[in-house]
Amino acid sequence: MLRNQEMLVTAAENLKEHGIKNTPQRQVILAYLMTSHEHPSIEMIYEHVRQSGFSVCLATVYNTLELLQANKLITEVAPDNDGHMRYDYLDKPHYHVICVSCNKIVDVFDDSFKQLEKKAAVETGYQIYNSQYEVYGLCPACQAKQQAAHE
Amino acid sequence: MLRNQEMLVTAAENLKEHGIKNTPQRQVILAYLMTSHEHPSIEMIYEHVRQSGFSVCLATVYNTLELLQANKLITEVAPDNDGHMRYDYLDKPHYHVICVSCNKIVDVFDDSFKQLEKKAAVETGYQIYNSQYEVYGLCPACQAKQQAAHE
DNA sequence: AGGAGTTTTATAAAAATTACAAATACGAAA
DNA sequence: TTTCGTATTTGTAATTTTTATAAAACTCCT
Repeated sequence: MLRNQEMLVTAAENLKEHGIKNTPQRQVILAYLMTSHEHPSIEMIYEHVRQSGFSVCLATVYNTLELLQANKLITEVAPDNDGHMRYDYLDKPHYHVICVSCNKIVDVFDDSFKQLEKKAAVETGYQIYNSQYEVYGLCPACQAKQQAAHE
Repeated sequence: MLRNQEMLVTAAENLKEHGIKNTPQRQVILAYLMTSHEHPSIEMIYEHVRQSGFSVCLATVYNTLELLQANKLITEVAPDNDGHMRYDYLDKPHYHVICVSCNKIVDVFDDSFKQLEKKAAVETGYQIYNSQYEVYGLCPACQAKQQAAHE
């Protein structure tokens, strides 16, 4: 598991650059959001940290996510169809395509939706900070399942 | 309050068209989402119905919102900064500009973000149902407040 | 108006989130 | 290094939000 070690180091550097005190819990949580493209829920993050061999409690997961969000390292994506909010590392501008059946979330690295921010500012007088685009549909696997069911 | 009466009728027709059984609670909730542009939370909807002189319980609000959503009459917008999900009537395509300070939500009737759906389909193989765009920033009132505070 | 089938209500149960104080860990400074 | 002040984590408990349930009330079709 050298990869994991490396990611923990990268995450640690990331935290330091943002002036956030380093702790094992924060490292693991941030590394998880940076590498896995699962867009995990609170519960998934909690489980992941424990399975990585570190102690955590849910309060820490909540606190850490709030902290990382305040520092614009991560963002809420959207609640999945079980009502659980999902989280993502704030990498290059991208949007999310979300399966309404299995909740699989795919990144699309296309920043053209960002251009609408200017228009929004003009229309509303708001001072814009950022924006987010989500697309809902059926992933290929779930399309296939649906096909099979109809036969 | 003739306006309100009219809206209740319009909402009732809207329900009928979708084959949804009519009840006072459903009428008021839908009319509220159709006319107020507050993008209310569960709690706000609950209070509004009561203040309109009808009985409701929270379970009914939850049930009704789920039903209206399933029938694509309304949609979840996004959780506000208190963590409360906001709801909106599904009118013509538009996106939301959300104040991160006071949670005020403004509609912008510009459907250009919808054009990205095609690209998303090609990129991901998903069968797209719909999409949503949210912009976050500071509303004019909160900008002014911030100014005042800095003096 | 009558009656089958829904919906609402009230309440309880479950789940998710937040609060808090004690214990621990971090990292700056010596 | 070791020490020390401060920040963070932990383990509950308390709160809040959401869901489940069964009885009562209501809709709407005839």
